Amino acid sequence: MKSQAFERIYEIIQKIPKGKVVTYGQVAALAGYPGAARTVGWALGSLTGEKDLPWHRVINASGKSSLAEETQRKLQQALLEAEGVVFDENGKVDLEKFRWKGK
DNA sequence: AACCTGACTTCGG
DNA sequence: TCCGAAGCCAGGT
Repeated sequence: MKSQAFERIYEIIQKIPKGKVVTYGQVAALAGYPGAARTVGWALGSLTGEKDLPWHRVINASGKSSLAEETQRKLQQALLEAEGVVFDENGKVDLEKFRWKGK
């Protein structure tokens, strides 16, 4: 593997329990790279789909999706709703309830 | 080795 | 409360 940071990040994301979400900064911290939130998003952007990672459980600090394409955002929201995560009228997730503390 | 980029975060107006 | 700018870390070129 070329980058350990990615492996760590992927490992953390795979541990996110169903029905829970986590912010990029949270993943970075759990992976051992506090403050490297952007790196996490970048790592996810590099995903090819072969990893089978629950990327949809990773959102930004606002509790919303940072995806550029609306189709992708809708997909993410749909996947989370299917797991029990609730979105408010603004399309935001209640981090107080669904944020995974990690462990 | 230096510079650029990015699915972020936070502070300020 | 909402929008814009600066700061962050790691990887890629």
